[in-house]
Amino acid sequence: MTGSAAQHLPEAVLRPVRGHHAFEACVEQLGTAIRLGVYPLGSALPAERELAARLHVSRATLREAMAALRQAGLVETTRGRGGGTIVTLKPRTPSARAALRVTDAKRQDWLDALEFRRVVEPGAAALAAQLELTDVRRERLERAHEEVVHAGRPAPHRQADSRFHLTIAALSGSPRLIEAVTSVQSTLHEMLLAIPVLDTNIAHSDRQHATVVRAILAGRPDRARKAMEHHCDDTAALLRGLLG
Amino acid sequence: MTGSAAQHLPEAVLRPVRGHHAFEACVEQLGTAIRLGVYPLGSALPAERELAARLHVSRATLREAMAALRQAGLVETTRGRGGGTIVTLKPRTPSARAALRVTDAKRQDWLDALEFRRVVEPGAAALAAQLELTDVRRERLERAHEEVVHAGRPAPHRQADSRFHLTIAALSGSPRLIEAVTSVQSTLHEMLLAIPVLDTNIAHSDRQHATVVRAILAGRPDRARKAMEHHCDDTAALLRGLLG
DNA sequence: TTAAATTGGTATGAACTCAGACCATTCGTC
DNA sequence: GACGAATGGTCTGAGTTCATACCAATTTAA
Repeated sequence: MTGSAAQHLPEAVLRPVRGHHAFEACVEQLGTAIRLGVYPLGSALPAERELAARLHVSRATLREAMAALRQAGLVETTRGRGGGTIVTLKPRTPSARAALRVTDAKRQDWLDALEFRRVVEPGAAALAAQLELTDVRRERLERAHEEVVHAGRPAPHRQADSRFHLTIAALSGSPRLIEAVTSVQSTLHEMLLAIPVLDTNIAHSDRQHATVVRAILAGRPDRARKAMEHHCDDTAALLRGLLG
Repeated sequence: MTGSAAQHLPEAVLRPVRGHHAFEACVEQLGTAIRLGVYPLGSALPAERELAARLHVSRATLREAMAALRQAGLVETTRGRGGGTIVTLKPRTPSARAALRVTDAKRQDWLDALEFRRVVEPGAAALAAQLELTDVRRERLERAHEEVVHAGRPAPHRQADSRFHLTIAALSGSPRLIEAVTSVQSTLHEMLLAIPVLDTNIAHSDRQHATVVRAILAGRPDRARKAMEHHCDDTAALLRGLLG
């Protein structure tokens, strides 16, 4: 052991090399995409061969994952030309009293997700605001925002909210940031399904979304970041309060 | 396809499910930890059984990875009680003219790492500054900083710099942030080995480190973040200039 | 000197994953 | 109606990974 060895670092740096088997990871990722509304109710997933290529797994493994999703009722599959797999999962309506059964480890992970979110989502907003956005991209942002505003019932609103945040991450153009926000939104989604939704919270959230959109479209990175920070802080305060 | 389907999101969200082959992932992670100086020259890695448990792989798989590291000259292994695996890799001295052979995909990944770094490392510094640090943790930070200042030659300095940034991430206490910074530092390390080092750059970098440390120890999150942002910006400007 | 403990080294069979080929079903087009 | 194209469904053999033993070498302590 040399003098420069830092005893505390190895423990912090080394982490499980991967959570599980490949097909479980596929279920996880596709399930997340469906629950977050990346693939909304009734939309079609890509063909198996294409999905397998995109996820870098064999078609056999992907099909195991599809079978699991099918059995869990998230998708349905039909054969033949024009067939394929479509989403049948109706977005869940947020409801309370699930928040009590969480283990301590999960609670820790949830709190960590809130910290991480407060770093990466404002960063993504700032990056998006800093870029010269094409008209197509500006429209994507406006459309995603409008979908949140016009989503009436809680369940579709929840999905539209996820899509809104993912859209901003996608606008940033950074693959690592997109992955980080996707991961965070997945955990956040889980948390938000476990608490009751209040109309005042939603209205407040929508106003903050509008501020973020204005700042991004105006090309004001600092303002976009601050606005997103406030949004994350307020959501986090709500969740921390209800989860302990 | 419902009206709310966002066509651009799936492409951005779906990503390869993992770098296949668990043993390659182990090689990657252990190799990174060794190169970054988390395990410095001469230090001992944990016993195989413990490492396997920590990385969530079987001992057989971990041993395949160890064999690869041994063959690559990074470590040496001895048997029996008191034996184990020690690091034998001398830190590489940064040198130019490797920067030309990078593929376009790798260049893109490198640029993305710089963007991502500019988000997560300032975030980690702010988080660390915001916490009530114990004396032990304050000392870890000061020690990591001193090791950078006192590291004379380029190669040890490079490792000490990595350890410094990883120490700040570890202080933040957020596992996701630690993972993000580790990943970013790994890519950054690769980049910095491909460019020539200038004494003025090092002196400038050291001054910025000192500013970050002061802000964290003073408990000033905004100041710590700004200082780290400047540091990331300056390093990024240097690297972008030399890499195109 | 001997025994216990700790470490790396080896072996085995089950489960998972892969790549590639081929089969079955359905739709569009000729 | 016949054919081609696109889709999901099935099969197979090789390679990987796993969990769980057990073996071998070395140090420490009784």
